[in-house]
Amino acid sequence: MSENLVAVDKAATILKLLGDKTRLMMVKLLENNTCCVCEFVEIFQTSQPAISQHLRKLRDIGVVMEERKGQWIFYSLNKNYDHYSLVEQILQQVPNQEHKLKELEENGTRISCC
Amino acid sequence: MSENLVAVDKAATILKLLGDKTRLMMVKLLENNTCCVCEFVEIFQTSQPAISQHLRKLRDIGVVMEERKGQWIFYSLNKNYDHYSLVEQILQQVPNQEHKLKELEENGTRISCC
DNA sequence: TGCATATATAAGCAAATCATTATATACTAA
DNA sequence: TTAGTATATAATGATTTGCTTATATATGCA
Repeated sequence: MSENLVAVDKAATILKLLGDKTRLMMVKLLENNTCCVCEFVEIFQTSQPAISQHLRKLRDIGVVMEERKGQWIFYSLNKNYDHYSLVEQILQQVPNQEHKLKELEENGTRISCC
Repeated sequence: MSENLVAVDKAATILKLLGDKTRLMMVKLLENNTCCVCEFVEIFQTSQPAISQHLRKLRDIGVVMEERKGQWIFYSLNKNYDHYSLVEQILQQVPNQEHKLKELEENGTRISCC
């Protein structure tokens, strides 16, 4: 079947991580976009530390990457992630969240530097 | 893309449920087999209530089904589950656990009634 | 240099999770 | 009916999780 079989432990860890609504939406948004922390704060209407903590978890296992640009740190999906295919398959079954970014643009709170 | 898009909340719930090593292995085993509670107890070397509680969670959201046969209750994957395709995609990326059943057979602890 | 902004980290707490032990229920067989 | 086996449920406790508030760090700009 697939050549990229993920050990059960590893798979369970990834699924648990994605098994949180906020993180799942984050990752779905990052599938087609690069977002900074403050955008997530705006989208999820939660505190900045809460967002940072979610991102750290995603970063720790390697699903997302960060890149600093000036004051901002932009996050993106790490498509070279060992188990990216698992993430990809899952995301294919989750509805697009682009409207969340649309709302930011209408607010004028979308960061579009660089 | 897929017609079976799962609402984000629902998807997160499913992923969280599968984000546990024991449950993920259970579901993987049930992909191609029907197993009873006592087999899982043997396989996972844990208490019977612990197994029952995992199975209840899986049953509550509809991923697995139960069927009583005499004293035993056999569990199987519910392939008519609303969001079976998500489960299926995930399982495709998880290695087969058939060796666990092989061990039971060698032990003589595999239930093969009916 | 000093202040503002963006982000990360630390500490603390409430809620959720997962195991355990004890008990109840359902079925089988004597 | 009684004893034994398989399973479910309840109650409890330790651990984990995800938030909050407070603070630290990094950058940009006056």
